[in-house]
Amino acid sequence: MYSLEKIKINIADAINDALKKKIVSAADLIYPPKPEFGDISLPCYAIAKLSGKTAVEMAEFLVGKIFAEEVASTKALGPFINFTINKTKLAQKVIAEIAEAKNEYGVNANGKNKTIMVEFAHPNTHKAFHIGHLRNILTGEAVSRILEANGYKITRANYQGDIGLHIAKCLWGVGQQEKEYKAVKNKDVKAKAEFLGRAYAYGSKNYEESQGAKQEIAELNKKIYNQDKTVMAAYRATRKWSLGYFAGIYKRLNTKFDRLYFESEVFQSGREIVLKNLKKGIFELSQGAVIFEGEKYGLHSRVFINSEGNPTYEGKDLGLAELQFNEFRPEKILHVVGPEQAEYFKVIIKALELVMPASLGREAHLRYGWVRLKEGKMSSRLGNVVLGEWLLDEAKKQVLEIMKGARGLKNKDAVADKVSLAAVKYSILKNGLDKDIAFDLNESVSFNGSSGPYLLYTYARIQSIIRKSNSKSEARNSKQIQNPKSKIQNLSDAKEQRLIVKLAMYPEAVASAGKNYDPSEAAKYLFELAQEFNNYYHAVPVLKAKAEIRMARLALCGVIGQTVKNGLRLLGIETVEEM
RNA sequence: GCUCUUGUAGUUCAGUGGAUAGAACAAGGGACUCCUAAGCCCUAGACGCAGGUUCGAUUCCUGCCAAGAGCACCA
Repeated sequence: MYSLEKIKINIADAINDALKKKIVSAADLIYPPKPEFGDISLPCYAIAKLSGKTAVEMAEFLVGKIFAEEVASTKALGPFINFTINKTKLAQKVIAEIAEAKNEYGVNANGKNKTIMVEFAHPNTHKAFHIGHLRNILTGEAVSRILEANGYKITRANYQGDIGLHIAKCLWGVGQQEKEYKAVKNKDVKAKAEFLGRAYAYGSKNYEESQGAKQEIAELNKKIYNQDKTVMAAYRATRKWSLGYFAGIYKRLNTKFDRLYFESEVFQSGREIVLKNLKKGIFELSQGAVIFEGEKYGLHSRVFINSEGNPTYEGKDLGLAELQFNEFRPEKILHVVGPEQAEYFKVIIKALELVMPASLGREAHLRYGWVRLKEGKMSSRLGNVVLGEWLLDEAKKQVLEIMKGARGLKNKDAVADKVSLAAVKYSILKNGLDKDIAFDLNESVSFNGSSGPYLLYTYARIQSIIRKSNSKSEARNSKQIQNPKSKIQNLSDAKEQRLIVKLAMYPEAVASAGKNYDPSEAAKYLFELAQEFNNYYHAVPVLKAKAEIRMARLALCGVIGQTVKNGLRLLGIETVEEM
């Protein structure tokens, strides 16, 4: 693959040749802040130090001695050496490469023969599905796609809490609202899910405020654990409602899971693992419960089996890990979970390491930040949540509003679906993983600036140009483009040269996003590429250019479109041809 | 109290041990007989505070301040 990364390696080699020592690596080369400075730079501070020269002296000393094939000019500017790449060659190779690789442009084999399990979504049944879950799913899916582009085999897993106190709270709430429960049975999944969310909030509230209710809920919880016949019918029915509702959301978001795990299926094995290792001394008895003494490892203690004899979330997680490793033998398991469980995961991973030494270094908590409301706190416990579906529906409404004036656009509804999904997905994924997202109900998703629709619009524009060129082959015939005599060398405008450099950076962006498990890196790259293209689009004519230039520019447009599409696919965003 | 995370323009976010800290939104101004105005161009505006390490710190370290989260039988 011909990328800027490769050129950096060659330049580093050339620098080392000039120094007659091997001290510079590709990682020491940076991209300069301004295009006028060149395409790749070497700050000379570090190597100057080794030789006793100042950085400025070093830059001047070295500048005439570096010879790299791809470099058109090398200039010293203060303590920097700036390299300008030969754009004619670069354009030729990059355009040919993308035209040839198409959907595969940017993928690498870093993770060849390795399986990573990405465990995400995990909404609990019987609880509301809010925008926090949405961020989780979008993140998990995007990370999965990015890792796939990095050559990993990905197993998408979803671990759902279908047993535990929250269920009892919900079912207690359901029991208090028999009438509504009966009525909702005949309604659609959405109404059912909403009813369960309300019942959960109601049960939760009473659990905290009323001793009587608290006791009843505890009793009910025991019955569920013991599969008591008096509660199982309601339990099974409502569980099914929840799962059905979730399935609809996964479909809408275009996510599929290879394996759905449930707490109910690891409940037994989790308990057994803890008890077995209690004998070995990894766990200890304390106040009637089985705990792991985290303090020994600089962490905190946690209960794995409660004094009722039931495994807690902790205990169940051990059973889950065993099952996951046995079923898929993943190199790594990434648990996409919110920041509130950061400390929890440290304890679990430590305990797991002792119980199952093979898990060492293979379990990781992939944490993402909160989605907060600007207007105040959000809690499914309190019932004041923004539902995931609300956001999707709202976004679509707004898109349809914007599209009202659109002239003869076919498939308006399908386009609105894609555009609104793109808006929601991008607005969430563009944020750094660790950052909280401050969510404004009034401006929930954006359609201007750094937004999903902006990227789709850019793509649609490119497709429109290609359509109007009346010759797709003109842009896409890779044989012609690869021909050294083709007119690619006519791309001499500074804006298009910058675009070519940007395109050559794409593989690096994919690799980096994969290494850091960070979709926002891909999002950022795409926005920058789109921005540069739009600037170019307004300044430089494509269809009205002279024939030989026109062909080269069409080829460029074609590969930009391809790259935008590839990048969006990593984020789980589909393109539209027109909007 | 202890631990973790986060403090960058009015707002929401990028970013880096090095060249003038980038965008978007909002504000103000501008361009079209031209490939989609969900677009483009211009203007104004920011590294919480205090020390330290360094030739150089917004970035690394320490302390403080602020916000959020976690700290035994919830998930």
